[in-house]
Amino acid sequence: MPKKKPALPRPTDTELRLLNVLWHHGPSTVREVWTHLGSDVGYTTVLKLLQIMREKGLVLRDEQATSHVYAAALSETETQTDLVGGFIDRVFGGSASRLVLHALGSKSVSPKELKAIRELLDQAEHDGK
Amino acid sequence: MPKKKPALPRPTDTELRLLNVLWHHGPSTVREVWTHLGSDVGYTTVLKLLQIMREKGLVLRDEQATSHVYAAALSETETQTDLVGGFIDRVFGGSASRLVLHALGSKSVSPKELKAIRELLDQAEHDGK
DNA sequence: AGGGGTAAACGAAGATCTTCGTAGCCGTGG
DNA sequence: CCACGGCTACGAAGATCTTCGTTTACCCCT
Repeated sequence: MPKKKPALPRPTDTELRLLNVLWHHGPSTVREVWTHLGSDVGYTTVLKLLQIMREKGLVLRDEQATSHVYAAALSETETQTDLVGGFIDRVFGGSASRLVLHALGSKSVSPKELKAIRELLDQAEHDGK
Repeated sequence: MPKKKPALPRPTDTELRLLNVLWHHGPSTVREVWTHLGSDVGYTTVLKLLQIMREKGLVLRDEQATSHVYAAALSETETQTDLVGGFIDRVFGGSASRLVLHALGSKSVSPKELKAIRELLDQAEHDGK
């Protein structure tokens, strides 16, 4: 069985924005992250956030180059799975289906998405379990 | 068209616990909420929390009786819809179907739930949009 | 009237988050 | 060789959250 992970702290909303940059652009320097973020935060703010996120284990950093390169510790998918799990527990008392109900209701879901979801269902059902 | 609401602040995890009590037990006094919460927080902590939540508009209070009675400002369903909407935006870039994918993966979903979800889909498709 | 019990209100402390100014380091161009 | 630009590190401020001790108000019973 898979070794149990130490379990990282849940990223804050702001941290999530930085992680999104790292996921979509790959390992990046502070300046790169800062640039992709638009100009609503200062450079040193981004630096500090990344330093703290590193202490928390949310990101890793390569110090080879003069400008350190940061990378997300967990993939976007892994993080999403973690977040969804906690969210279901906190907000829906553990019921995934109730979450889906609201997911379908809160945002208008395109027919295309409906189709995709339906396929997921077929898939899930087929896997048994 | 429906009047736009002022939009309440997103409740914190702790506030969500209190709201859950109010939703499941109906309007309650501080003592009642405190009791249902188990003994991991002090009475005055619960009181303070409810006072602040009131300032935020998350709960309403009836001051008729000596012991004030607090009630959730929004129903559980309304709150869940709000939270899911924001969650989809923050974590899944607005894609509801990606949320559903993870919802089906993060927790094991019973066949019963799968069936329920499928019905929701039919429903959603029927409503068009 | 006095005393006990329960409730709300207040205030403050400690934790975490987000923000950024400032200082120190280092390589490069002039 | 030294100033400059870009980088990391540090520290601190202000906001919000969570916690509770203490105080104040009210009511009822004797």
